[in-house]
Amino acid sequence: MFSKSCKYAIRAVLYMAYKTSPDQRVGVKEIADTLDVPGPFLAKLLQQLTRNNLVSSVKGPNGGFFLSEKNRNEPLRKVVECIDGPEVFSACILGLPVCSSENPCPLHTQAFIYREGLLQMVGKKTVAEIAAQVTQEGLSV
Amino acid sequence: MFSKSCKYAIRAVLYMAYKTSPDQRVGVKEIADTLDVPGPFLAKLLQQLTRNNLVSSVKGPNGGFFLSEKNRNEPLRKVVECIDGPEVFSACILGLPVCSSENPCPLHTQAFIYREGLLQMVGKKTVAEIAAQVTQEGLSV
DNA sequence: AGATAAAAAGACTTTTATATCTTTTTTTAT
DNA sequence: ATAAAAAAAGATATAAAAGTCTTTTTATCT
Repeated sequence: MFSKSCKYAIRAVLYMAYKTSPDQRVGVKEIADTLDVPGPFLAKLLQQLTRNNLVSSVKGPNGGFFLSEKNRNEPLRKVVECIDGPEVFSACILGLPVCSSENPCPLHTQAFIYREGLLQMVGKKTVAEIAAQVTQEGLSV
Repeated sequence: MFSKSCKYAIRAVLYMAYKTSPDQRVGVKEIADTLDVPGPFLAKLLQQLTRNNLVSSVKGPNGGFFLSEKNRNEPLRKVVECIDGPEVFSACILGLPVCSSENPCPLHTQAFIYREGLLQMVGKKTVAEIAAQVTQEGLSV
């Protein structure tokens, strides 16, 4: 479903959502160590998210990454689409160039239902909301 | 969700399900041309499926690939798992090494619903049943 | 029996995704 | 002002997936 890049990005953003604020920033290394993902690779992803205003950063001593209030209120979907592109939720599960309700592939109906649920969730819930669930329910990232 | 290899394999098997029988065989080239997938690559996949008794073949003149009655009655799931491995339907959507109902990742519930729905379908329906749907309802492969 | 047509097998190439390393820029603290 | 610490940017490396090509085997037909 998601690329490794996307998985790392989602996890990093959720981690930042409950760990950071505009004056509580965190470095790549800490995130990478905590999530057990390759640091330099994660750095690239965070840069990309930063360029797209889904993550904030400040350079220099005591700098680091964090989520602004605006960042926290973005739907998680934006993070996913920033990394894996907007097609992740709509591309045909069999890779057919055209596949829709009108002209479906054999797995279209099931694939659609399944993905629609996911899409609803990440499209409606904000990063902050999902992160709150993580802390409240003790989920793993 | 599925690798390209897996997509090609599913499509090829469904195609064979309504195009072939033990004495109506089809060559790689025809399948590849029809489905618009790379021929030599598809050949490798068909070999793998053949080795795993999900597809049948005969060599030599007038030889080719086909589905035996036994092949037709396998659940499509077997094809998927033969190519992409048994983890496709259960691996954590965020790539966490442990993620289950007891210890879920933030997307676990939604991801579970999606994949479980798909799994039910490809696990219960046979290749022949899905192929029948393709011809009856004029679906695309 | 021999020729041929097809899959099987194996080696190889290309592309894409993942991962690392180095240099530059910017900010902060001294 | 300077030094240092951090992200940004760019270049490079490695691994995995996708795709191709060549040779071998085997079945079929004449």
